[in-house]
Amino acid sequence: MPAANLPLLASHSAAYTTGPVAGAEAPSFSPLYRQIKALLLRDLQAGLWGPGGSIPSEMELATRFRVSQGTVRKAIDELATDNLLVRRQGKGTFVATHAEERVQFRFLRLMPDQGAAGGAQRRFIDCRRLRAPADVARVLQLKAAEPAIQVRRVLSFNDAPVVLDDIWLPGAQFKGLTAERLRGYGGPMYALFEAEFGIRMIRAEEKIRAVAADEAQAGWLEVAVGVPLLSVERLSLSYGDRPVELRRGLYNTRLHHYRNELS
Amino acid sequence: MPAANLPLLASHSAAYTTGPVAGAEAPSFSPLYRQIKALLLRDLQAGLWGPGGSIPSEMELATRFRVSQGTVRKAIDELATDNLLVRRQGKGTFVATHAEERVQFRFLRLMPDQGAAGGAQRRFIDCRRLRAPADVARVLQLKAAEPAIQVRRVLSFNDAPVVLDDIWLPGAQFKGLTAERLRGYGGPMYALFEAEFGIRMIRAEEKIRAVAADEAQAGWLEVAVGVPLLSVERLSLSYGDRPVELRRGLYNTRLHHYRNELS
DNA sequence: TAGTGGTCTAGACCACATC
DNA sequence: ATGTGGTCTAGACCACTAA
Repeated sequence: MPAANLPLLASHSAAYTTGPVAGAEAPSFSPLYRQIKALLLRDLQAGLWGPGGSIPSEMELATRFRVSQGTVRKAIDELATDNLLVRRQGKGTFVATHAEERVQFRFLRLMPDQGAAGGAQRRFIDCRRLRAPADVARVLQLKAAEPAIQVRRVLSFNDAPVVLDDIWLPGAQFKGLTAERLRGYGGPMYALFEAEFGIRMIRAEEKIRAVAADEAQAGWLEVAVGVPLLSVERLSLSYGDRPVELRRGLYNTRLHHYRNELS
Repeated sequence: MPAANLPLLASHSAAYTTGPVAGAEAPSFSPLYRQIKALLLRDLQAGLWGPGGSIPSEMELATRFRVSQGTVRKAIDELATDNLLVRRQGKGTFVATHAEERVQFRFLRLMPDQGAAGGAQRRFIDCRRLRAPADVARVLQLKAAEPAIQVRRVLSFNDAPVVLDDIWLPGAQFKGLTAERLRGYGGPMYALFEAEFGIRMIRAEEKIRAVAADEAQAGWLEVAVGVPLLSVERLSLSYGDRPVELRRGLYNTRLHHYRNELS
């Protein structure tokens, strides 16, 4: 049961908090399309339509919310800009998914210095359930005794190891994740998380540094100890900025680079 | 004389290239608002309104182009999304500028690990006019004998050097740029370029790697030789993707990190 | 009070996909 | 032929700014 014919705001002009109200006065005014966006977001977060599923047509939503098509349209426009929905002319509007080619380039920024970006070979080192170190627990907002899952893997290009990933996940939300399931899945990890655990990454923050390879790292990446590596610490967030993954990657940038676009 | 009452396309429906045309069929269809966007872009590029200046009101543009306000609005919306225009309710629409606080954070991604981002102290090492190395000339698309300008500088935070920049500019477009003018200018470099040379950076591509400090670099950044540094190679582009700056930065990431947001 | 951008509507028509 | 998203219009009214 979706968020149908709810009151929204009794009359449209009631949406306007005319003048400063005593106390809270943060967004002094919330246009209709933003309220509708929030309603859609709620249903989206609740998994009402599933990854890749289609949401109701603009006309149907307009009828349901008792607004014009243009207003619904503007709400959907923003959700599409936020990469939560994907519009397809003639077909409908769909819940965005990490299985699409397009999305993968958004999250995998490593590019070969020469040639096109080819697919990586994944090799999982281990997948363990354990108590997270304090810093990881804090960032992932783990409850006191909540276990974490640690996944370690190596990504190779042309049989040369380039990325060493150390991934931490909140155990409560990834019950039953094993190295076998990771190995058995062909596509990107985020697509698996989405399909198997109903958890969708919608944005991430990365902190990048240059570090020297220690002995263990050097071994996995087949470089000498002390070689400069790119350290990429990524915190992935789901709906409502809920943290769901901490990923610490070490990139060998001898033949690759991290590509970023400023605009 | 702006791009006034031009034909656009004789009738509106003429905008629709109905059916595949023999030969070129790239964007088989160009909506009105995109054509208007292109016209505004042309005037913007020509410097018709100057950095920070205000463009005509939506109503005036609608009259001029003989379309409805909504259509002009959509064109401006996209230009605002592209960070070329800034809308200010009640005041007008303005040409975006690098002097704004907001914009600076888009291009300066270095953040202290702890505390808020403070202002940097700039120290210019030199500013020379010389023949660019082949790789620089190629990337900047310099004409055969066109000279380049090399600017080197150090950015410090709390009196500790953190960034060593090696900046290359096409000499033909930056006549009269000297170390003195750079030193004498308080704000960000891009704001100076905009105000003094009429050159506006609108986007940039960065390639990031981890490298070891050589002797000279170590000296400027006050670190030991061999310390891992973040190498950030930025190519800045102006209108029409014309390259106008190649910046090679080395960041000491002991107390700072490069922050990136994936969304 | 006037002018600007911001929201919302109702309706028309086009492009695209599917049946 | 139908239904979907995409474009465009004309007009109304609201919020914000500045004179």
